[in-house]
Amino acid sequence: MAVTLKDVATLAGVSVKTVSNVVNGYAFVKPENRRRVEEALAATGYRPNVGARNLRRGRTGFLALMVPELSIPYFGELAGLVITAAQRRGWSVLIEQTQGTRDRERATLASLGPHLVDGALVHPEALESADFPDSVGGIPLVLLGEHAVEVDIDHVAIDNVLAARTAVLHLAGLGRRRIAAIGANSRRGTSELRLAGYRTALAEAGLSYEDSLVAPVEKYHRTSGASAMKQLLALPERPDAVFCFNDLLAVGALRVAAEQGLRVPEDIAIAGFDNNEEGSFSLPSLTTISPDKTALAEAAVELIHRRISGEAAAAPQDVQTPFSLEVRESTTGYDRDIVRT
Amino acid sequence: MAVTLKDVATLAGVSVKTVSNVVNGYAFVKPENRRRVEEALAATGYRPNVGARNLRRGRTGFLALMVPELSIPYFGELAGLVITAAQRRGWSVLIEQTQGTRDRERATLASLGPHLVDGALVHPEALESADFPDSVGGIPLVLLGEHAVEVDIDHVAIDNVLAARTAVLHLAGLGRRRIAAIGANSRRGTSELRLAGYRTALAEAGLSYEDSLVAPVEKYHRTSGASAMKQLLALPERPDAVFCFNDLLAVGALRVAAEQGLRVPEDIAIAGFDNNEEGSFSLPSLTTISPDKTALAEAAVELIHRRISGEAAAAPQDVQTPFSLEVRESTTGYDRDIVRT
DNA sequence: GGTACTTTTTACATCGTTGGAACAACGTTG
DNA sequence: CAACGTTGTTCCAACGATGTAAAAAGTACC
Repeated sequence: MAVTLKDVATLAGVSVKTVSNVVNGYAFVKPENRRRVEEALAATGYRPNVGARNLRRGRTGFLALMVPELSIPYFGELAGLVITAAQRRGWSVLIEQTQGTRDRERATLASLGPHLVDGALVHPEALESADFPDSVGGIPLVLLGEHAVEVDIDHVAIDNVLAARTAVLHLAGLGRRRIAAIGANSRRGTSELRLAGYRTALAEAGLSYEDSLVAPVEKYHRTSGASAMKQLLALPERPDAVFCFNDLLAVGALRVAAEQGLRVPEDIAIAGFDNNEEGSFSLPSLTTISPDKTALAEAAVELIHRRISGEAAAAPQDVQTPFSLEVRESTTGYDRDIVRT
Repeated sequence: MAVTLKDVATLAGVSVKTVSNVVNGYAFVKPENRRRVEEALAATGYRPNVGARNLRRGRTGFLALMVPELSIPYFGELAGLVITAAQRRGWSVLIEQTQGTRDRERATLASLGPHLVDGALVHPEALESADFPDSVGGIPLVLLGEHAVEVDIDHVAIDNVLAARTAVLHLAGLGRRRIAAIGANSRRGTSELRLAGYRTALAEAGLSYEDSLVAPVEKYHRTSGASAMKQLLALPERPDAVFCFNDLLAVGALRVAAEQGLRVPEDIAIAGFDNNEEGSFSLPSLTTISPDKTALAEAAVELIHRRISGEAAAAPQDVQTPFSLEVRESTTGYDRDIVRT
């Protein structure tokens, strides 16, 4: 069925290796033979057997990307960008979903052998430092998206503390005094960093920290945001602003605010994190931290590329990609006169 | 670095083939040897080289999934489900993004060789029948999500005509008389089918079809929905309902309705298609057609599995997966009293 | 002990590709 | 024209696994 080098060689009347040389752009091939081989290649429609080639070369040509779930917009988008970035460098990407559970994250890490992929981009959610074996099957790793895991591994992320601080200072700058947070989570990682940024900002703005204003969530999903918001709105003294640790939580919060007849941002301002496109169409549109996801994907692929080809420095890199604050209606109100009667 | 069968064999003091036999569950291995091999396997942490195994077996172990973009919620979710379904059957999934352009779809199809993947799940957007080569590199294909491409290939989808008809009849049943549609598109495929369902429903409801009420779009994105909605609202006689060919379009439409001070659904009802989670949190929440995506992913993977293992019937299958109408606030109004002042 | 049979293990070839070395052809040069 | 370097081609082994077939070991029976 499939055409092999041998078939092409027979057709062109040369040896297999000569065909291989042509395919791989080796310089010293007689023009006459090159022409014959190229004709035979075209005639047969030859395509190299990637598996065999990689077996011989000792590479697999695959990168793994470990994320919680593709159905979360942030990860869907990120995965798309990673695939594109990897493709440009000749890699294919295998996506592993962990549902954000520690067990599955650990199992996935363990399953990544040097045979399956050349390297892995890992976006952990619940993993702890201890879960990282000395080296995961001997393949290079790059961590994405947080830094609370204290391991000597390459890492790419935005400055989560600074970003959270920026968002909260924005709320404080608008005169909000009871600023709540949604997204605390007992697991290490993102949550901790954003919480730290939140606290720093409160302190800088001269506001005091209150435990009751920090609503914990199980997952970073819309429903969790909704439950957390209900909890906050039930407080004796209601918050006048909420910083949500991602946009999905914020969307849940927006919905609950509306259900309870609160005006956003007049009664309560809401800010998110991630800049999902969803947030620029919500009512009101969502003020959010916008990480440069393209830069993130690029940096991650570039980093693992360098590791794999052995060019990388010995010391683990720590790359920070840029972010910006996207100010929209959920904190500063409507530009035009949107009638809401 | 990597442990091979040979290493294990040396350690256990048996031949390579015996280790292979143990690994593959061959029955006739002396208990004593089996034990020794298993110990050696555990001690070395052996993991088979998938590439080598597949080279020998003539399989690659990979499926391709071709979609427009992962950043579109529907495809992110679908990809996640396909990956899960494929994993259960021992396949890994390679995702190819085409941005929905015919050129890239064609190029991607052409690049799928039997060496790279065992089969492909293809969700075309712009492809036409003529673009399908007799057989794509000799590997089985399964088409996802539409049926306008008239090719003799396995196919899984919901009944798009019926689904669209259901949604529009729902709107008509609420007494709406000027029902518009957003999502017409010169390319074949989904658009045509949903448009057909729309027209059928209008006829059944005794409403006449008007060209001006059908707004074309470039892409099925939120911004396109917004532009189309602006166009519809600028008509001399405004529609009192809009059926959007997917939820993203509907979200764009919702936003524009609000910007122009229209109440949904009182002034204009809006329905979507896909049941993205986003739509159950929007304000108002979105009435939509909910395809059973899990069933779709399962059916597709099952179908290609059967094709690849040669069990499938000669004739191309045509599998219809179920859908339902999810009625929410954007057509029937708010349950509770959401204050919108 | 020999024969026939079954169970267990091994050697070898093979999948499609490429690296390396050997080899062949060629033109240059002394 | 012999020796040489350059260019071009081929042969062989190897990547890691498994199918095939043959060899080896074990068992049963006469």
